[in-house]
Amino acid sequence: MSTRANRTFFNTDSKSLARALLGQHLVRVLDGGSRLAGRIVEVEAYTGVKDRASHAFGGRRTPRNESMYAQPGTAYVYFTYGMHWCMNVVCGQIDEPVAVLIRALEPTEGLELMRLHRSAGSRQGRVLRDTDLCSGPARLCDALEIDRRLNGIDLTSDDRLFIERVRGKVGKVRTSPRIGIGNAGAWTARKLRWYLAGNPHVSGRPR
DNA sequence: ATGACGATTTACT
DNA sequence: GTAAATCGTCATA
Repeated sequence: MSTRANRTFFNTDSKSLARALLGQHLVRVLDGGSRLAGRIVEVEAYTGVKDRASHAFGGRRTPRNESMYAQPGTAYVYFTYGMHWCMNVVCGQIDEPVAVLIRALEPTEGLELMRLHRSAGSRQGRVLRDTDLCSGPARLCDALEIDRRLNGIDLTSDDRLFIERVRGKVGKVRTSPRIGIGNAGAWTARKLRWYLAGNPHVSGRPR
């Protein structure tokens, strides 16, 4: 029996939420009712207007990143590199642009649908291994069909996408600098990425 | 109107 | 290891 994360769960700073999200389940319910889910095994915190690596650095506020300024529990889904979607969980307070990027899941439900979604974009007809399904921020969005339609939704009340809290031990957690951050000064090296030690679904592992 | 650039992934040498 | 793929978004004009 699991319970859905409520407003209180999200109403905190991004580092705390990042750590709290590890081990929880991200659930996606498709039109038609299919349920896809995975255990969160890798996250990154984006800490606000002073964070040079954040889309909201310096108070930058545009139509694209508007949902970062919404209430805690909002989904911030953005498009990048001309072909990929990535998903964040917004936290903090209204008008405070802080969020956590979901970087990898250990798939738990709907693996075959995920494989179908992921293979659609891949040309070679190879069957993807379970560890290739959701081991990256854009991969998991592809697998779970998360795109701009879900940008700005409320994760505490929307039936298409939400977080389920799971009890039990998370295991050993490690930290590292965030991935793919260009020259962001001191913010490039800060350890704002958290992942489960040794988990094969974490991104950037050998093939 | 135009140009530069991505919180990435995949394929290929 | 290196590079291509691919286009929405934003800043500049």
